[in-house]
Amino acid sequence: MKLTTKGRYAVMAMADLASYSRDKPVSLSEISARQNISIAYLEQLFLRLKNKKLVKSLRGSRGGYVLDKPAAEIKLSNIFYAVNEEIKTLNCKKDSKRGCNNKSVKCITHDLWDDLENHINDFFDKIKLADLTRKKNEK
Amino acid sequence: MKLTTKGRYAVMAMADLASYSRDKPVSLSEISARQNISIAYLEQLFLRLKNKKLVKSLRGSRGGYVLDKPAAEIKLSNIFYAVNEEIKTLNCKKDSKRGCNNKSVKCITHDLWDDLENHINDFFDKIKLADLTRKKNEK
DNA sequence: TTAAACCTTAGCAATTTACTAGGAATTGTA
DNA sequence: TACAATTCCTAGTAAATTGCTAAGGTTTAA
Repeated sequence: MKLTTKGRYAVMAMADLASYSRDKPVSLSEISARQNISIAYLEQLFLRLKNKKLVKSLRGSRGGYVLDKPAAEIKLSNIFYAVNEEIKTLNCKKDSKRGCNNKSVKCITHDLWDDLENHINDFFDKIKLADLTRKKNEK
Repeated sequence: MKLTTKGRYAVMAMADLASYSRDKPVSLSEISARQNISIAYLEQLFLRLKNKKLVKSLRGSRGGYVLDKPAAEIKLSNIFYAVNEEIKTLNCKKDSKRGCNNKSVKCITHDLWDDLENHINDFFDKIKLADLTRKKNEK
């Protein structure tokens, strides 16, 4: 069970954006340099973040990205969802009451995996982007 | 972020064992039939479960496996650890205070991933094998 | 006009996953 | 004693996923 770079980098990039775009847009090359993520890869992530209205882009020279809403209103779960970092603990359908493993009864541990999924999702729902930068500034 | 079959199947198989080995050892072919997991794959998992002393084997005809300790004393985290289902949220070293992403400073979100990892591990530490079978019998 | 940026799709190498194969060793039972 | 049922063990491998890179387009400030 491991986090993929998509989710990890997306959160890192958004945290970077939240820290550095106080007055001006931040370009991907800046984020790339600070976070050590290739520009091409960042482009892919920001495409999705923009589609989900988490960031706004400013094209052209001196362009870049800014947050599309206050950092306090962006949940980490929003970011994960945007870049398709899915939390999957089951191979059977999440809400199916039956039909796991091609059997007619729900698998023994079905509820367990559901619980775990909720547990992880709760974690990401509770934490806002603002919480990350605040934490950083406190140090 | 998803659970692999190793961890999922290992827990399912152990839950099956806990439910059905009251008086006699349970063979992998029985578990295979009930849980719909191939015998060859179960063999691999039980090799590790045995090495970590979570199950005991009885070889030969009519052989099989039994739990090596009461179901109430087996944590899910023990099972996960046995089959190498690792919870990994970082690519940098867990306890390193510096050095993420080839930089000299800790990455912004390092603590976040640590927290998530602990959050998930706590979940598996709290739940015992006995909790799963109890839940099942209540229904 | 030019350079710096974003935008978009395609593709691909490396790794990981989820198994399967094949055979050896052990032991209850007919 | 033969044999069938079982565990034990090591390799190998097809498919899927991951983590990128490539290439070229569009937009805009200076």
